[in-house]
Amino acid sequence: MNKLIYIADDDDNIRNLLKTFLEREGFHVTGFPTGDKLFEVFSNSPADLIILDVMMPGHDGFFILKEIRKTSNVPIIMLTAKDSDADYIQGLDMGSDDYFTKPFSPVKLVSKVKSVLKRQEEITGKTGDKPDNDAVYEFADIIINRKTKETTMKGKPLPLTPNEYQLLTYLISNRDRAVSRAELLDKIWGYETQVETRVADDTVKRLRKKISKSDAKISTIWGYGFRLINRTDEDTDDEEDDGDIQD
Amino acid sequence: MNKLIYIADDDDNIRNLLKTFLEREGFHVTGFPTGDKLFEVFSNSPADLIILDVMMPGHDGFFILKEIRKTSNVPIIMLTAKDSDADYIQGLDMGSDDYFTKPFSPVKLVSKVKSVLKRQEEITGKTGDKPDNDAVYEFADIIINRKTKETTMKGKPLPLTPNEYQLLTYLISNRDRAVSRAELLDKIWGYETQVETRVADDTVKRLRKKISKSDAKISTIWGYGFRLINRTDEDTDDEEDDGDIQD
DNA sequence: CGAAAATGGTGCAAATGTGTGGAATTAGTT
DNA sequence: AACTAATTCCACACATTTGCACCATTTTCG
Repeated sequence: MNKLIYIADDDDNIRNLLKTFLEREGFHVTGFPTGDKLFEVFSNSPADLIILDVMMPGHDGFFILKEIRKTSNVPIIMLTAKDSDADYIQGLDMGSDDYFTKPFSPVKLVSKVKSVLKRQEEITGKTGDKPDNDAVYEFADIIINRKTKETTMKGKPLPLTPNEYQLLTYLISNRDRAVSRAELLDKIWGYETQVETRVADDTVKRLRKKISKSDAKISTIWGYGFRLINRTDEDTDDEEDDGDIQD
Repeated sequence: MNKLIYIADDDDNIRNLLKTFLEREGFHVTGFPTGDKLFEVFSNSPADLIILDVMMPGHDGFFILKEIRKTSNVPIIMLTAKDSDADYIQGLDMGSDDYFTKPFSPVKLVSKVKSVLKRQEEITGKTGDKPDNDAVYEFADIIINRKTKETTMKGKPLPLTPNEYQLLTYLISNRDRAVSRAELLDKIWGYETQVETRVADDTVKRLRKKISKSDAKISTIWGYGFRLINRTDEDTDDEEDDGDIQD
């Protein structure tokens, strides 16, 4: 196990201390003076575990935590100097995170790191390498990176607004079936009731425009909803070919 | 509808509250104090829908979710107490899942449960537990994919209007018996009373036209209704009207 | 056979659903 | 507060579906 660990702490001493201890256990460790710096690097090359000091120049540890959590479930260990912070952390603590109050024993931290990683491995080990959500959605010539929220069409960036992004993501993840308007309104807009609204159509409209040059196409199921189809494997109507429908 | 719902939450109050509300709506509800317990039971006797608290003793809700997803497509609703969880959930591939943030309105949850189940039923016509096998209806040379709403006849697409689609689906699923007009009006048009209308005939007429080249045929039961038959194995008693021989 | 009831076919008009452009509103920033 | 982007709303055009009236045809039954 050659796990990669990122540490963000503005105190060089602590950073190096942790680095030393963790490397002694066989981990790969990279340190950052600020959380922002860490986040920047993490966005492009993820680590297996992150250690965040709460108080840092720039955005504090909580902010970085939230940012990271938007796209990743990497285990995070928070370091805090104040009890009040500890209280706060406890209030927001979620399953895979932990925290340490300064001063702390490096040995204990190392063992915590080990146990967290072990647990993580248990979870992801069964499903394969990745958690249940693919980082990358792909359909025809469209690629969506769910971690970076980057979307590309034919290799070129495809700028999507939040709603469009969600819609496209939802359609792709349900590529095998037709999706009703009601469902879209529920899942994306959160409308429980049957409101007479056409926001879904609006977004579909705009999305269609943006992906008009793509092989992916949003087809309309009259009186029901929509479905994502691939132009390339779409049977043109007046063909004699006896395309057996399977699946 | 006597659907079975499993709930895992370590908080007795919430569990019982939900139980009460859901049972009031006619659901069958079984509660579990942990997700592990729920999973254990579910493995042997599946439910139609599952409600999972995220934070529980033992494995947390996410873990259970993943475990269940390895073998089942049952709809799952997650309950979360924290925004950070909500963020995480939104990042997940939420194909058939939903989530609620505590505190939540039981009424809303119930309506969510209903809409999820209804949707599930729309797609598969069965309990959501099974994979997509039952989503395909087949009769003679006609194939209906209930997930994609695609209909084909002899391998070629058969464009149907919503009413025609419903009618044909209903006839196919009741292929073994004759269906009365009143029943059709009730099930498809929602007419409770005996209205003097011939909409059913209209739709049958249009459907007949579209499937005229098919082996499937809608035969009229005089004075009663209709029934779907297969031309190829048409050898039952009621066929003298079709012969060339008279007198 | 012939009349009444039931069913089928045709055409049309009303109802419903969808696509489009742009205006109005809202949300997010500075 | 002002600016911008995003979203929603709106009005209209257009397409499809649906229900119905009207008449033809078939079936039942006396």
